Amino acid sequence: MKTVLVVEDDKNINEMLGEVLHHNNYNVKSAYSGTEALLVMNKDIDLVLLDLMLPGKNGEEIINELKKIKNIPVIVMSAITDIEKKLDLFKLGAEDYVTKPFNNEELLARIKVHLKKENTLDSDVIKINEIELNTKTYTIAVNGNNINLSKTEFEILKLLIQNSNKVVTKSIIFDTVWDNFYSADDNTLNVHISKIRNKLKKAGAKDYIETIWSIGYKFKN
Amino acid sequence: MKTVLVVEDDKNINEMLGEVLHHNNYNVKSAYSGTEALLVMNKDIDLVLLDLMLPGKNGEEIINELKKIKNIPVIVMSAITDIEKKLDLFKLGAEDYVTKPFNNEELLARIKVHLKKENTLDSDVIKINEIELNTKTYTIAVNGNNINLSKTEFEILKLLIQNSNKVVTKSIIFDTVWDNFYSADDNTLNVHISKIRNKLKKAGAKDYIETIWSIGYKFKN
DNA sequence: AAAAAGTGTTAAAAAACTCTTAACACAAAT
DNA sequence: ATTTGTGTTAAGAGTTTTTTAACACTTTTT
Repeated sequence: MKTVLVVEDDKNINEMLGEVLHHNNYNVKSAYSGTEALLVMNKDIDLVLLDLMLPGKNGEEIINELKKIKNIPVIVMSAITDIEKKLDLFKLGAEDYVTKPFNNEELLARIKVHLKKENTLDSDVIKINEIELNTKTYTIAVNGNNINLSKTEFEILKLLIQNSNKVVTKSIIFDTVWDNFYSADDNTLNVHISKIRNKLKKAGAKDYIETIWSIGYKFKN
Repeated sequence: MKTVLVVEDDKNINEMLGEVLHHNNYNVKSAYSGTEALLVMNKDIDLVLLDLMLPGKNGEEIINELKKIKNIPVIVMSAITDIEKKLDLFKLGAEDYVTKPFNNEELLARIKVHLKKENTLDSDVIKINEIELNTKTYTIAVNGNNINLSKTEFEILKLLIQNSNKVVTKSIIFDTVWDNFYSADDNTLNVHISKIRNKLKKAGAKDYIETIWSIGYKFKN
């Protein structure tokens, strides 16, 4: 479950947002000023909702310092429509900007978008086109139909998918999937890759796994 | 360099966007309908700017099918302000939504946000003019287009580029690229250099590799 | 200017690597 | 105790890369 920090000086709005987020399965932390936000900010927080009209420090400073502590998505909420101000915020690293008054559902949708990006590496479910991989349940579905991969096969595919579009060297695969002590043979990896390709193909997935000759493999998306 | 696909039926707007993007160092591809977008869509495209009022298929279908082809960020541009429609688009996987008329700078800022995530992890990049070499992913791009080098070719070029403007002796190349035990023939190196030069030339790069007679080679920048 | 030494390019042979299938040993499940 | 599934190895076919060899060309030396 992801944690959102709501930074908003208006108590009513802050609480309202907190409830909305809570009902949509987020952990919520609240701060009522920029300085408080900086104090509360820690590694557990995954995204910041930042109101601009804060007492004390101005929004620009806050973004700057928040980003220094942890580089996570910041969505700015403000009544300001001045385009120059907006652009400044983007330059400072804001990921999104919603103009007050905004629709809660839209805000939720935008939160989702910006959390999704972070997701790819450590979320439970990784979805790439027709393939959906659940790292918690060790299941893989192609077009919604579950297929069976052995544990080793699963680990290899997971590693490749987590590093989509990048070459994963054979040595990295060995180090990640096998115990460091006993490392398998090159040929062993070939066989596993072959089996993975077969199962994916049989289930109707495209051919994503590319061989990078003498280096490793790449999940091409 | 990233490639943006602009899908917009109004020729003027399409061209205008194309120019704006071009001036901001993006490669641009244009499509004037949803069906055309699906045809043009390929692996080189990194982000889609999608106008909603398209002839033929409606925007929802297009997003759906684009995402099936390749899961890249889609930013919807539309005059529609109906919140339900907006939400539908987010549900279909749109990453962002800008209401027409919009500010070009803001659009650029949003494009940057959504492209950023692809970049973050690929950090080991050496860039020299039009050549970009990524030592992590074992890829080389000339003017943004990937080219294929074999492992040996890659190692040689990497070594030369890492020592730009310095002479790299043949014996250093042999020691670095080949196992120390069995060292290849001079002629072998010639052939590899020749192949590297060819591939770079074909991709449109200048002739950087200089022969230092009887000593070795130099990547001149 | 001629000879010698070194380089560039191409095609073909050789080597290295990969893919697939099958077999076997072993572990887990029935 | 039997069945089912997994991981590894081996072997042959297939693919890609690397090297060799030949010849034309360039630079250096004599």
